[in-house]
Amino acid sequence: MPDVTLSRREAKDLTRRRLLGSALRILDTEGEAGLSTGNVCRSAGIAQSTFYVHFRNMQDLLEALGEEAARQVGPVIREARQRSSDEPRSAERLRAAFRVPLEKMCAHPEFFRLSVRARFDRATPLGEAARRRAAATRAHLVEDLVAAGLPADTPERALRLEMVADGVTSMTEAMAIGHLDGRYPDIEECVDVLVAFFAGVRAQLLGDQPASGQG
Amino acid sequence: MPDVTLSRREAKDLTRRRLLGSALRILDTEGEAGLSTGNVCRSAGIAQSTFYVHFRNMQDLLEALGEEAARQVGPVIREARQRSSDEPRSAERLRAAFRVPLEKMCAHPEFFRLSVRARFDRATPLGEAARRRAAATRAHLVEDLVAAGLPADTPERALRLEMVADGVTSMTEAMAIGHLDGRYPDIEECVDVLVAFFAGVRAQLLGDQPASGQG
DNA sequence: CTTTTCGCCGATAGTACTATCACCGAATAA
DNA sequence: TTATTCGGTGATAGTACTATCGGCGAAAAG
Repeated sequence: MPDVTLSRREAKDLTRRRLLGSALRILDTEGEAGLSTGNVCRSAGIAQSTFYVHFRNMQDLLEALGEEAARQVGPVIREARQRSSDEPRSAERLRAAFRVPLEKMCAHPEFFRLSVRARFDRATPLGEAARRRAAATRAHLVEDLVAAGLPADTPERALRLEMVADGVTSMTEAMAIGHLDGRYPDIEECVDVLVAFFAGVRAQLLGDQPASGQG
Repeated sequence: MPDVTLSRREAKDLTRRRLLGSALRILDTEGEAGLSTGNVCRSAGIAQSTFYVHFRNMQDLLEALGEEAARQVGPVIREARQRSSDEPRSAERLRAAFRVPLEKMCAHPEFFRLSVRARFDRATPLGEAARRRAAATRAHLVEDLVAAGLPADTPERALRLEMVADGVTSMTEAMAIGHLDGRYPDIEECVDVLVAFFAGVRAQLLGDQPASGQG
């Protein structure tokens, strides 16, 4: 059980959180350009060199930030999908399953853009980590699609489902970016389009397999 | 002997093309990390400082490279779509309309990744230019979708079509990345998924009436 | 022809940030 | 208590690249 006074471990953890928080705040306000070790540490009220007590470099911090974000929003998104699966006739729950990810992406625009960009970076550990997280996210979506009744009973269909999950994710990101850019001001219209795309491919996938009752 | 003397204009243009070519070759071989003014100029056989005779900076060169790529592949892609529109019953022509963009994206992987990343960069002129090109590409796709019979007769439907074009593009990019990453080795399967997604949303748009009900 | 223009060159100042080092002092262990 | 650990600090060397400058010589202009 933790003591009331700050142990070394607790104090260090607190400083680390301050650094992560400062980095996210700087992303939200100054953008990616403001992300220098000096700037982050100044914003956190500690010395620049202390940065290296907690992280190997800035990319290491960003990797940790991404992990934490995934740990926080991942379950929320999956729960929204679960609720839709629990009540397949509810249009609103289906919409929520698409709306929740959109809103999470839009919560920290610069961090979202940075995360997406990182995935296209083949050269750095940050890119590697971003792709690993994306793969995990995709796997979760595949699981949820299977739970929703989509077929993955053959290797071909499993891969197909993976591609569908990939497509759904990339389209959700595209809608989020369009919304953030001001091109799609109404987020409900973004949800409309996502639901329409998904309904189409869902019908295709279900029609693909032997009839197993009503759809 | 042939007159090898080039006019100033011709010589300068040749040097510029050499620089552009070297940059693309370096992207294909060494990747983005090799893209320094010195490296590009060495590869082109000219002095590093000469770089600035032709471009303001590296981003300026990349912007020019993007413009040239768009000028070259844009018409090819549009022609594939046109051929599909000309014969709407041909499944193969529809597939080609999705396959051609995929192949063009995969022709220069690193340049492709760089271009996509640039779009998510809010801070630099290169990002600005990349988004402008993406908007033009989207507008062309909207035109082609209208030519293929999709409705854009109201502002709402026009925006909806814009979102669909956005979604189709982002999904095509996702399939290209998946293919380049080795996750989707068979490009025909990528085409399958794109066609399936598109068929679904196409049916929705054609069957949809003014009041888009929730669901 | 003379003069001007300008594409190319070699050399280098500038740049702002990263990452390391030795050290301090409080928490912890003995 | 004494000894040890370790999170935090100030100072600074390192870094590799960018972008500019004056000069040269051939093309273009007059």
